[in-house]
Parts: sequence; structure tokens; C-alpha cells
Amino acid sequence: MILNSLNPAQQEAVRAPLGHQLVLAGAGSGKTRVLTHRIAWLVENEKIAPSRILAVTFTNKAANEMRARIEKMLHVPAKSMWIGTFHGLSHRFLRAHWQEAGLPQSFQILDSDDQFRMIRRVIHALNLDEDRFPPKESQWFINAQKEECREPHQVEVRDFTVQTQIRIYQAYHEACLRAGVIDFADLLLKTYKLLLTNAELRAHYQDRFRCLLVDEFQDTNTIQYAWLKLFAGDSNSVMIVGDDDQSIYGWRGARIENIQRFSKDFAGARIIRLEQNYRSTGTILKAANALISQNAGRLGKNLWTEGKDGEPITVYAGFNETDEAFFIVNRIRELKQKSDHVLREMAVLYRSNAQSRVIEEALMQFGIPYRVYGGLRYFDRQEIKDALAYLRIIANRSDDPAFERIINTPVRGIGDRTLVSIREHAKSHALTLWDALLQLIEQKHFSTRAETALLSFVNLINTMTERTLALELHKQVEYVLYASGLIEHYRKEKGEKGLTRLENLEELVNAAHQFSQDGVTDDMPPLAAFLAYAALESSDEQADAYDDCVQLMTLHSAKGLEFPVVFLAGCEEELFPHYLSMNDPKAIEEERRLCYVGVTRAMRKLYMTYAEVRRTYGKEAYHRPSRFLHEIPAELIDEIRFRTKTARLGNHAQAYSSGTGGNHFTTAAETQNAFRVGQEVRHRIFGEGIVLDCEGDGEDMKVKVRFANVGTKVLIASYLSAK
DNA sequence: CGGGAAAAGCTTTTT
DNA sequence: GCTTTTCCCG
Repeated sequence: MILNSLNPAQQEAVRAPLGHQLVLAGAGSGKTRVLTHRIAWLVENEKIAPSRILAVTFTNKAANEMRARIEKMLHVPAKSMWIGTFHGLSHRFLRAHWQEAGLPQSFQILDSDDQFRMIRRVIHALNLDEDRFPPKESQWFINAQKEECREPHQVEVRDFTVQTQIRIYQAYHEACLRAGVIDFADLLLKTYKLLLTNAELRAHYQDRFRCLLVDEFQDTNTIQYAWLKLFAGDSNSVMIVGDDDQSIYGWRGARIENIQRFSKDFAGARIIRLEQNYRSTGTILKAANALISQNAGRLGKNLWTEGKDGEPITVYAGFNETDEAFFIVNRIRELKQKSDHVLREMAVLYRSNAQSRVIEEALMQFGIPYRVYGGLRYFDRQEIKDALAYLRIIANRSDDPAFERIINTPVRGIGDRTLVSIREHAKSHALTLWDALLQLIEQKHFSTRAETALLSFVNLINTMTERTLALELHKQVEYVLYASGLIEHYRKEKGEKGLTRLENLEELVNAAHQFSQDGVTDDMPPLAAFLAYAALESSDEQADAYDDCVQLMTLHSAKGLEFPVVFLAGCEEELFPHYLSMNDPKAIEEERRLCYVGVTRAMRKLYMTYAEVRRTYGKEAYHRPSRFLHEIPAELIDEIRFRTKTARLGNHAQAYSSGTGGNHFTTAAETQNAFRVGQEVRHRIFGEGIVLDCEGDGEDMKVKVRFANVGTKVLIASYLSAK
């Protein structure tokens, strides 16, 4: 096997003898290459059978990528290898051992939306006040308990509130059992519990998997750690790869301590550091190192590069968020025109989604194509979930969440009253909604009108099931779309929205077709396999990634990606670090790691921008520049200001004045005279308008202008000229 | 049952 | 302030 392309540290990790290893892989240090090479090495040099390797990642994307790379390296399909997410692998395990796990063979997976609805229903059924016990909180509580491996009876009762939450957890647990559905956390928990209690199975799997590898280990939570330990047993080799400095998911249960714990629990673990960075310039790495060195209790790591220092980091102090957005957009235009940068090489990163709007508007005004990552995913769309709910009911009549969803969608005259009586009957007789419905019909419980509607529903589902039995998967889906009336229903929905929905539904037929062609259904019935795929594989729409678009996303979704040019927007106290993290030193450290992630996304050029005034939740707020800006050595920064009087970065300002190339906007500001209300003005982009209001004076002046074509906007005086 | 008015959010997200 | 969800009534 050729390892020439790897540096000494990478080679050390790849060729390490069997046994435990902790690879601390800095940003851009070639961590994925090490993982894939390691697996290939195990197969080729250590003669480990592919079926005895277990590799875990956090996202499907990472898992698919890893599998593809390994297949390319080994020139054989890696089908027998267990490569996947914690959830995906747990699912595979539970499908194989559904009986031992006490699940129906046709068990379905609940996504968080289904889970939410189900919990809300449980809260109502317990006659609890939704305002005192919001379903969101219960959902959070239940998931947190499951992530700590605690079943309802194992939760410590601290006070009345917790006691009630436990009741909700218990009732939800029973409802899931009855409906034959399990949520995401259950996939892990049930796998863990089964392995823990069933010695025979445990022995089998511990004997099978000789080598276990985990990517992004800093993101593991308590149950994932326990899960891994159980699969690993005492005699197998475990390699974990991670970076404590990139742990940004503490808020959803990730335990950064798991990395430290690993060295204790897995005896003789060797630590290998990957610190050579192949992504960023020296300047960017120096900034990142300085920033993260402010955090306490790190395992310690210093990124370096053989490459050049490159350009300084540009810090821009915007007047307000619109000004900030225009700065970014102007720079994007310049880069596009003057250099060879294409738009897709530029990314705008921000702390929270709400920030994207202003930037999008600015991009739109200049006609620059862009793409916002992290919107509603395909399988989460309403119309898709409707269609899937029909398929779920076909596969499993007891799927209550699916039943609730489609009983009156499209509307077929089954009202809330009818539904409530079905729910009550189900609850008092411990039945599924479907069975309760059948019983009530038999008992002649309903009015003639309701009964007709209900009977036609029951017939519809039964007919669908019979008719689709022999059909191929995509034909099955197609049949259901029409027979359910969903196509007709969304055709009636007027406007763009309805059209998109129809397109999405048609796409579902294609998706099913594609799915069955790709094969790999793991001896599950195709429909069940497809439903599981829809629940577990969130399918990020990479389809149009080839379009040349500026990339917009949150810092969280940027993890793992890289861009030649990065704009890090909104570098202000209260926004970044976020005000909800301000009082907790641990949370501040996580924010800092988030900043570190953002900085290390940049390959050649990094811009960091902030606004002095920002409108949030309807209020205008003045914020100081982010502390993270101060934590980056001044000599790495070139600050651009639209005015010269005061330094933006407070006490550290003097050092910044040595920067080159700044002051782009000074000339305009200095020659600017004050505007007065009623004056006619001109803006380079917005055209002509009338001054409605002025605030402040001189170059600091905020001017409200009503433009002839684009409406009313507040701008800084320096962007305006008298007509 | 649909549409409009009122009210409720409002940090980060994968599975 | 703006957008999404819920609620209420014709």
C-alpha cells in the first residue's frame, strides 16, 4: 500500500499496531484521509476481514464519503463493512434482532416532528396543561434522559416538575411501544440495552468486530460512548479521531470529556497529533491558534503550515447590519471581477440563521446568485411527510403518528370530535388508533355521516394495501400519491407553493425508483427499507451544488467544509458570543471553539465583519466588537473603517492603525456634508430618493431615505450624495 | 373547513 | 420587527 502521500504523523496513525489509538486531528490536517487509509491498511496489511471492521461517523454524508473512498482504495465493494452513523448502524442491528429487542418486525422510526406531535398528544391524554408543560420541554427532557441511558424508572425524582416529566416520559414510552415506533434516541438506547442484557449477542458482536473506528469523537454523547464501549469489549482495537477544539455540540449533549475519558477506559491508548495543516495560510492559522489558546483544559495542539503567511485578516466595522452586508457583497463583486475567484469559492458564515436575511437581500440587489444551506430538508416537507404517512400505515396499521397525520388529510369530513373519541377509546382500551377505529365502527358508535367517512377511510387504506402488494416500490409510491388524493389536494393549492409541492411529490416517485435501483435493502421488504431510509437519511440537496453560488450557512453547518474566501459576519458581543452563552464560562468556550471552526474554514482569505448597530427582534442595539476579535493578534489584522476618528476595536486600536490598505471609505465620508430632511439625494445602487429623517451628524449621520424604486431605507451619509 | 386575525416565538442541528 | 403557528368565527 502506498503511503508516500502521507506525512510522518499521518503514517504513524495509519500504520500503528493493533490496539487503541487517539488521533487528535486539527482542522484541515487530513483526518478523513487518515481514517480511510487506516481501514485500507487494516484490510491489506493486518489481514482483517472487511466484515470485522466497524466505522462510525455522525452524518450520512461522512459515512457515504468514507465508504466510497475505501472502495476506491481497495478496489472491492466494502458492503460487508459496517460503516455508518451511530443511528444507521443501530438500525441495522435492531432490524436483525427485532425479536430480542421486543420490537415488531415492521417497526418504524419517528423523526423529531413525529416525536413532538406524539408527546403533545400524550400530554393532552394525561390531562396536563400544555402551557405548564410545553411539549418542547418534555421532548428535550425525554431525549436528554435517553442520551444519558436512563429509562423512565431510572430517572431520579427531584421535584414535582421532574415527577410529571417522568410521567410524560413513561406515557410516551408506552405509546411508542403500542404503535410499534421508535425515535432516534431509542435506536441507540435499545441497541445498548439489548447488548448489555443479552450476553450471547454481546459475545457474538464483540467477537465479530476486531477493529472499531470513530470519527468526530468530540461530538459523542454519553450513550454513544457507552454504545462504543459495549461493542468494543475488552479485546478489540479502537481508534478514535477527533479535535477537542472543534467541539461545538455541547448544547445537544456532546461530551467533550469523552476524549479524555477514552485514555483512561481504553488501556494503553496511544496519542497521535496531526498538527500540520494543508488548508489555510500561516496568518489564518496563527489567528486560530491564538484564539483557541484562550480556552482552558485543552488537550493542546498547535496548527502549522509549510505554506506562506498570505494576506492579513480583514476586519470591517460596519455601521449597521445593512452596511455590513453591502461591504460583504461589494467584496464578493470585486473578488469575482478582479481575481479568478468563482462565487462557489466564497462563503458567508454567521452565528444564527436570522442573519442571513439582510445578506441575502444585499446579494439579490446586485443579482449575485447564492445558496443558503440548512433549510427545510426534502423528507421533512409537509407533502412528503403526508405521502410517507400513507406508506407507513400500509406497512404498519398500528403506526399512530402516521394515522393522526392522514386520517383527515386530504380533508374527508372526519372532524376533531370524531378523532377525540377514537383517541379516548384507544387510550382506555390500550389499543392503537387503527384498532380503536375498527372497534368503534363495529359498535356503531358514530353518526351515519361520520361512519361513512370513516368507512371510506378504512376501505381506502385496505384497498391501497392490497393493490400495491405486488407493485414495484416506485409504482407503489405513485399509486399511493394518486389514490390517497394527495396529488388532487395539492393541485388545488394555489400559487407557487402548490406547484412546488406537486413537484416534490413527483420527485418522491423518482426517489423511490432510485432507491430500489441502488439495491442494498438488507433483506428488508423494499417499502420498509425505503421508509427507514427516508427517516434516517436526511438527504442534503447537493444536486445544484455545481451552480456557481455564494455559499451562506451557519458556523455549525460549516464544520468540515473549506472555502478559499470566508466572510465571518456578525462578530459582535451578544451575537457572537451569543447573549444566551454570556453567563456561562463553559458556554463562552464553546462559542470560542465555534469561532475557531469558522476561522479555520478559510483557505486563503478571511474577512471578519461586525455592525455597530444591529436591529434584532425589532430593537436597535449597540454592541461592542466581539471579544474574539481582540483575541486575534493585532499584527494579523488589517482593519477597514468607513471613518477615521475613532478606532473600532477599543483599547487595542493602536496596533490596528499600522494596517495597510484600509480607509477605503474615508474619502467619501470626509467630503460628505450633512443632509437635511426633505433633501433630494442619490445612492449609487438605490437611485434617487428623499431624506425623511436624520440622526447624528457629520460622517456618523444615519439618514432615512425614501427611494423612488426600492422603498425606505436607513443608510449612512457617506453612501449618499446630494442630487 | 377555510381564511384572516391574534399570538407566540426568537441560537446553534443530526439522526 | 418579522415570520410562523394557532385560534376563532362565519
